[in-house]
Amino acid sequence: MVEYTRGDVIANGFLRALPPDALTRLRPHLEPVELVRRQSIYAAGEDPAYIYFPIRGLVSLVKAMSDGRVVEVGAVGVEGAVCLSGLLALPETVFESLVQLPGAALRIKSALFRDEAARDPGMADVVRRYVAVSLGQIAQTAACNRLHSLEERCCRWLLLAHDSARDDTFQLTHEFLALMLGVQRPGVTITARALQRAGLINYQNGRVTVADRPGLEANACECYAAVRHQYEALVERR
Amino acid sequence: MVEYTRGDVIANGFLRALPPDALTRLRPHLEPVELVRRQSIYAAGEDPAYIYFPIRGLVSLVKAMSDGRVVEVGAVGVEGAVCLSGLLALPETVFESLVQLPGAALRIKSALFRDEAARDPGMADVVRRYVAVSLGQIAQTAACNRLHSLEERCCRWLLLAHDSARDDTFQLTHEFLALMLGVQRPGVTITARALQRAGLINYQNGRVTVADRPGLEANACECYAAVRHQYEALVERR
DNA sequence: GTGCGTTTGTATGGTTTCGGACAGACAACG
DNA sequence: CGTTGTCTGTCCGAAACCATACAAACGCAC
Repeated sequence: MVEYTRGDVIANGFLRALPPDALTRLRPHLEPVELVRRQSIYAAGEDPAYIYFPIRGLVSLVKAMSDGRVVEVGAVGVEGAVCLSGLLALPETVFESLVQLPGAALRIKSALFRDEAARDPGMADVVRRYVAVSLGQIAQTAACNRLHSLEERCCRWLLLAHDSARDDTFQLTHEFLALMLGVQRPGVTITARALQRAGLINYQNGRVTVADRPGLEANACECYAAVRHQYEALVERR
Repeated sequence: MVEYTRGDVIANGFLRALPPDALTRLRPHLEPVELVRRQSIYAAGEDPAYIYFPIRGLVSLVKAMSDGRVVEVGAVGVEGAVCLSGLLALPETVFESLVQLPGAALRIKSALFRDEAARDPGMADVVRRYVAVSLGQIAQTAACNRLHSLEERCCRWLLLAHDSARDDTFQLTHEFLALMLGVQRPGVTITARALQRAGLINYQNGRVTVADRPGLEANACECYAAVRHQYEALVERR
């Protein structure tokens, strides 16, 4: 059985941001599921059947190119909801979604969620705010991909992962991180070694341990903090 | 007086996609305005007062970094609407918006639009679809910024501009294009010269002329077509 | 037509990342 | 204990792009 609360507080930021009575109505329909590493939650162009609310683990939003290369354009952790198309009641998804760090989530049928949101303006408002934050996050990533160095982006990613792993150690190969960051694998290896020498992380065979979080924050680009602040401003404070 | 129809057809794709009766209700509130080159339509974090529907000209969505550098994360032409935050009835914008190619637009007070959208589910549906396409566009840009060469991105941008300029010639300096693409200016100069030598464009002192559109399409990355198809699938066909 | 601001063309050395390759290290399994 | 597959460390030449600088061309205003 998946434990989906921490104490009395539900362990997902999106659900926590909903009006209390909306959450009460949704609760019976929330189904706990496991997030399996590298599982594809949905592909691009699909009809979104479920909306997922991670309570542990990280899900990447990735855009795939026709030559097969993929790049991460955003990530959803324990603060968010997976499947913007589902939230927006759309007939098809606009990108793909992949589990990066294993964990667990609550999920609900998109149609059910949509009907509740249509009836409850407070709930629809949270949806719109969350969509806006996601827009901001993806836009930030677009700019970040152009302007910031591999090391900065690497630190940003590790911070994001650390937030949602609920653990200082998590599984993550250079290969996969390189794929997400849209660079060659050796580039990640060199960067990871530099971070390790600086005492920020500890890497060994597909497992990374965050050793010095403030150090990572200092080496990450501003994008990590920018997205977090936007989330706090638009979703948390209501 | 700005001419905002072409024949009987309103010259903006977003407005055209609205249910006919919704458009009829909005029409008295649509105010024609000029789009002045390099004008900032809104800054990040502002309360969005108006929503703009370009009928000629191109508006860039840009993300500004704390060091002052800016990068384009998306663009809105005659098919779209400027100010996603306004469409989503949010209290603040998540990025900035800049006029790239001068032209004209219709605008409406965000509050008015919001009230109409709240009453008309068909209209709200178009809004949601458009927001999804914008998400897709920004995500595509994020991936494009990482994977594609300057030349490919340059061609993509010129195609986008050509679509909304309603003219084969438009004003655009290397300097500004470099800013949008997030590269150094000399890089754009070299690329532009290459495209000119190949007979695709004609550049002279701040004015570019598209000479061979199919040629540009062949040299652009897949991102131009990908975004266009998504727009057609989600917004045009209803 | 002269002057001045803007725009373009070009040069150069340095850095980052690419793209591909290969050997060593680790761990899981029989 | 050895095999096998995965993961990491490293190397290399090539390409793209950075950062900066400066000169030439253009066009508008006087």
